[in-house]
Amino acid sequence: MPELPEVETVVRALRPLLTGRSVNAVRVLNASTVAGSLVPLARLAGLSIQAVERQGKYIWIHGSGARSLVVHLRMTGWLGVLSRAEFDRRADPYVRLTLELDAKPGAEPDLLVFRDIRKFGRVWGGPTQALAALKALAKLGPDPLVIESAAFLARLRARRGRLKTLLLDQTFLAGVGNIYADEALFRAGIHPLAEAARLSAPRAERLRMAIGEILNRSIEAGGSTISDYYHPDGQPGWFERELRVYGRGGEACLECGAKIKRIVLGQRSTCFCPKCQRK
DNA sequence: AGTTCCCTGAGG
DNA sequence: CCTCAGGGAACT
Repeated sequence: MPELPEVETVVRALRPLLTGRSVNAVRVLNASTVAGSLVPLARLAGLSIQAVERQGKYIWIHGSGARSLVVHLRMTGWLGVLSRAEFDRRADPYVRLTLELDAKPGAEPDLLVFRDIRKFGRVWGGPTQALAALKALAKLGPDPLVIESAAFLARLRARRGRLKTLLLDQTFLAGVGNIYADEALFRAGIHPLAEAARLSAPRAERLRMAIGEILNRSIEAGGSTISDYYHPDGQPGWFERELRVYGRGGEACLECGAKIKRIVLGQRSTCFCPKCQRK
């Protein structure tokens, strides 16, 4: 499931493939993939792609004329660039949207393909300003790779509730999901049910560092391929072999041998070591 | 702040 | 068959 490292990997792979290309046509194969109206999305035809960026787990494809495309992969979304011939050869039933790009000299047109088995993914198209003002995007918190100690501590102190729940809140930090929240808490030695606002300053700093380290290391490994995540070129990520608690409920802790506990928090499973992680 | 729902393939 | 996984929106 794509979280910040997986989305960052996708953005880095797509950037050189898309920047400078023009969009000739937009084809929607599954209407529910498009958030809101289809009209502004259709109007993306003709724009020239200027930049590909990440905001939290959202992918921004910035175009000319102050128009953009925003993509959220959610659980099973995949983005890639395929030649028309390769696209036809695959006859993939899970393709939900394509953007036809201008042909490179002497070659057939390429397609930016959005495939998504479970249809949880969403795309938004339209004026860049209007997209940035969308509630989900406007309320996104700071990037965990960029936030500094004082700001992180202040944000923690301003919130109530359990630490794990807070880490999953995209308005607190943008980009951390279930996998890296569990892993960062383990590496920081902090219990997922710890009260966020009561965390001491040193422990808060340890957590911030753990989040940054785990995310950066995963980016270097190309993210984690747990079930459906693959790079735009079809390669898997390699970070899942580094995971120490996620998905390991009932197994032995790799540090101390204690049995990893699995609890459910807001419909999401949480795994932690009851001995290594303290409230 | 907690619950429900969306969706489909995989595994029992 | 049934159940489970899960990000985030939309509820209560």
